Order: sequence, then structure tokens, then C-alpha cells
Amino acid sequence: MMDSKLYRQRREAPEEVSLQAQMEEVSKDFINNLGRVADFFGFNRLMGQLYAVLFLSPEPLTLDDMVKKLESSKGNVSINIRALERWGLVQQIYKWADRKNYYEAEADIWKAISGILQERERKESQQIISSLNQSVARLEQASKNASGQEAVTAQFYLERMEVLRRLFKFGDSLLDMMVQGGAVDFGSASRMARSTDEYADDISDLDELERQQANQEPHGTRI
Amino acid sequence: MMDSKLYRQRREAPEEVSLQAQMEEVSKDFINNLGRVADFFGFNRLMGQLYAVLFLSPEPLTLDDMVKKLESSKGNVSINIRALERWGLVQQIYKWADRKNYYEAEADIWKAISGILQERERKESQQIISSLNQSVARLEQASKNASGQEAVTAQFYLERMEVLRRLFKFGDSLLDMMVQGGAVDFGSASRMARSTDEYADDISDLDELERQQANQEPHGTRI
DNA sequence: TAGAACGTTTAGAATTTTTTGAACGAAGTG
DNA sequence: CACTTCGTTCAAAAAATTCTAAACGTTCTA
Repeated sequence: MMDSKLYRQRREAPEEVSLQAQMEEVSKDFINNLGRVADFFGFNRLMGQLYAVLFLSPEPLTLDDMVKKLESSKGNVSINIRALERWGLVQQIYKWADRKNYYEAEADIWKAISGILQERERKESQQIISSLNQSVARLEQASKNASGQEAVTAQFYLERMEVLRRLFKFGDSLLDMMVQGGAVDFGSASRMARSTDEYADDISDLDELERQQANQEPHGTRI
Repeated sequence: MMDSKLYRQRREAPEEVSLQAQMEEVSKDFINNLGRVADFFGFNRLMGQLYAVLFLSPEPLTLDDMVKKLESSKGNVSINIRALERWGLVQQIYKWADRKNYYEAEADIWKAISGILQERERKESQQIISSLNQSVARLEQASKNASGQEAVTAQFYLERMEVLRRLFKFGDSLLDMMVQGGAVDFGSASRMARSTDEYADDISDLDELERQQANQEPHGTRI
């Protein structure tokens, strides 16, 4: 079934062979690139490559198709394709009277990315925000009746942590806006992210942060 | 010199000791968190931890201070602190008549992040964009006088690659706006990122992309 | 019912990344 | 000059990640 294609290819005229060859090369590049991207984003290379293969395939592919294409082992492909499935990057297709599983790439890239942002990046950022919130609360409480050197250091901690807390809050709302579709103004964003003491008296920036975040508060980022 | 602090701590009243303990714990959390963040972004854990230690320290620290605090080896700290320096996340401080090197964290987080985005994320995205551009160009050229099945497949490749090319272009300009300070509308962004055929006839989106990108074209993203 | 086709799981092999510790050189000190 | 302090380098160890190949369970087929 697949073989017929290969046969045709060998018999065709020079120009056509050349196109085939080009497509071959181009798709190799593409596959490598997505491999690197996946790596870059903390997935593994094979996941990216698998997605790439499926993304460039007009028809859904089977496990073995991918094994062949990527020269990897069946086990490895099996594991990674299922990871892709869990991330919503790949879907399974069932064919009538065919015991094989076919897979195809989620073609709506934006949907795929939103899913990842929602599931992974935001979870990460929210954990950190939550931890920072706790820390700030504890320190504020504990340093209430402190004085001298200790109080000064505690204050320093508080200021520094507040800077990071703002940053992550901003990052989190940025992610949310990417997912929900909103608008961000990086001009004010960058000012907000800068260190507290420089801008502590400039309340308008804080207001702006709150306003930006208000748009998406409904779905529960607040901690 | 450092010991005096520890001495004081032991002699102080219960409340004060408690604050110290709180600060200890809170800073451990913080250090771990930044370690994870660093990991998440493809640096290594120690880099994040080092940055955290410096970020929470009111005075600059020496290599050995950090070795002690993080219970790592000198070699490891040396290597990673210099990596941080290269990324502009940490600065060296020279003290008069002191042979040791002191380090302090870049306190302007936004500046630090911009640097990374500029140096690393954008480089990555631009490489991919460039590779995609080449591929698209090659395919367009090669499929000029093709026909039949081959032409159809080539067309499919082109469409798919165009989708990714748009996505990365958008990502690239997003990064640029974060660095330069601009505004992004994720509503139109998401529409743009979706697959070509659905929106091919809706030219206004394309216009919007170009307009958004026009702001930063000067510093050479165009390929 | 035996055997083939498929996908999953898993132990351990291979590879990559991170860490250590010792050696070294440069610079300062007595 | 002998000795100490400090930071870097690098080979090897340790740890973490990724990959393979074989075993296995299911489902289908003859």
C-alpha cells in the first residue's frame, strides 16, 4: 500500500524526482527543527519529531510508519506518541476494520499551544506564586514585632520577594491572556516588573496591573 | 565575620530566633523555586539557586559563601556563576584590598529577562524562521512545474509550513515586544496563528500581523 | 486453536548532563 | 622564597534522561 508510492517515485522524470528529493530534505529539516523546539521547551526531541512527522502527513500514520520514518524503536514511539496525545497535540483515528491505531497531528496549532500553556506553564507559575504568597505572609507576620538588624533583613527579603511575586503574577496573566485572547501592554508591564522601591510610590502602575488582571480573574488565578 | 551573626542569633529572645528560623525556611523555599524555574527554562538548577541566593542577599557574596550556602562544590559554583554573569544576571563587585570576587544579583529583573529573551529565545526562533523560509522558498520553486499527486503533496507541505512560519513569526514579534515594550492583542494573534486555509481569504489578519511586526522591523528580524 | 499482528511495558543499555575533587596558576604575604 | 588564598579547569564519577529490545497481553485470522 505504501510501497506503491515508492515505486512510482523511481520511475518518474528527473524534475519530479527532484521535487521528491526536495520534499524529503525539507521535511527532514522540519522534523529536526521541531525536535529542537520540543527540547527547548522541556519536552523531548522525539516528541517534537513525531509531531512534525504527523503535521506534514496528509494522511494519519500508524506507529510503524513513524518508527520507520524516524528510525526509532517501537517502544519509544509508543511512549512518546501517548505523551503527545495527553497534551492534546495528537489525535487517534480509528479506521473501520483496521486493528491499527492511526494518529494525526492537531492542526490547530494555537489550540495545541493554549493547551500546553494552560496545563503546564500556568501550573508552574501558580505554584511559585502560591509559594511566594505564603512566604511573604509568614515573613510579614513574623517580622511584626522585630527590630534592629533582623527587621532590616526581613524587610529586604520582603521587598525582593515582592518583586518576584509581581513578575510571576504578570507572567501568569500574560499566559492567561494568550490562552483566552486578551491584550497586553508591555510598556507598563516592564515598568511594573521593576523593583518595588523605585516605583512603590507610583500607584498608577499597580492599578494597571490589577486592571489587566481583572479581565480574567473569573477563572480562578487569585491565590 | 560571618560568625558574629550566628552568635547573636543563639543569644536572642525566642521571638527573634523564630524570625530567623522563618527567614531560613522562606529563603530555602525561594532558592528551590528559582532552581525549578531555571530548570524549566532550560538552564540548570544550580544557576537558579545561585541567582536566588544572591537576590536575597543584602551584601555581595563570595564564591565560598555560595558554596557553603548551597552545599555544592567550588568548581560547580565557579562554572555556573560565570554562566550567570554571561547572561547578565549577576555582576561582579570588586572590593578594595580584597582579593576575593564578590557577586551580586542584577536586581532589575525585567532587564535580566529581556537580556535572556533577546539573546536566547529570539535567536532560537529566528533560526527556525529562517529555516522555514528557506524550505518554503525551495518548495515553491521546485513545485512550479509539478503536477498530479506530487503537486498536491507539495502544496500540502507548503500550507502546513506556512502555518508554523506564521506562528514563529508571531512568537518572535511577541518576544521583541516584550523586550522593546510594545502592545500585543492576543485576540487577533490567535486567529493569525490558526491554519492558513481557514483564514487565507481574510487578509485583514495578515495586515495586522505585518503592522504589529512593522514596529520592530528596524533591528533586523526580516529574513 | 495455533499463530500472527499490534501496542504496551519494562529492565537495563546508552547517552547526556551535572557534579565533584584534585591539580594548577596567579597573586598576595611574611 | 616558601606558603597561603583564590578562582579556574578538567578528567572522571554520579545522576538523570532517553532509548532499545525483548517479553507480554489482546485481538484478530486461518
